[in-house]
Amino acid sequence: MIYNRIKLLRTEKGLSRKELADAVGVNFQTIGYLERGDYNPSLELAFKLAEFFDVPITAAFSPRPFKSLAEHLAAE
Amino acid sequence: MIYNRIKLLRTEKGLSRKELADAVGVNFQTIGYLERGDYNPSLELAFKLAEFFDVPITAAFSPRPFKSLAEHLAAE
DNA sequence: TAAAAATGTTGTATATATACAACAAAATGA
DNA sequence: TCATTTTGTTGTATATATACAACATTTTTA
Repeated sequence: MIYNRIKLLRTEKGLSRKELADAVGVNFQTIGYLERGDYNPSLELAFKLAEFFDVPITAAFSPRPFKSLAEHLAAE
Repeated sequence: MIYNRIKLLRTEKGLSRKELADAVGVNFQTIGYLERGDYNPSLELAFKLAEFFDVPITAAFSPRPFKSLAEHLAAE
């Protein structure tokens, strides 16, 4: 299982699933599946998403759960 | 399409496909498919491979062709 | 509050990733 | 050189990722 921060990154940018989907060239429902954790993106889609948000791939995807934003901020 | 350096990383370590496959928990033929570029690994397998070789995922996989080892060394 | 947009759910269809088997060819090592 | 190991090839089977459609529910906005 792979954890991701797609929803967080997307909503922070004020984008709808459709807009994000168009930007990376997939169906808008595919974004929904990823956000809900129904399945993992392909490596190719993972790269496109990371590139779109301009973050390292490990910042968007991880085999281990991400710290919450709160934990992350507290740790500084 | 995603480029990878699996073969390079594996042979540098003196490992057979079978050994690498066992280490990351897939069939040895799957490693062959990846090395030949028949298909991309899942995101999960990509993470396992990068972790196994102890390199960032972008050092093992890239949406753009890697510089050859020679080019890479020359650039320093 | 009514209309529109976004999201969730269910279902079907297709493409791709992975497993596994059998066998041929090539490389390695005794 | 012979035996063993590794790699390549072909084929079949299964699981997962993605597309697409229809419709219900929730959220946003006029």
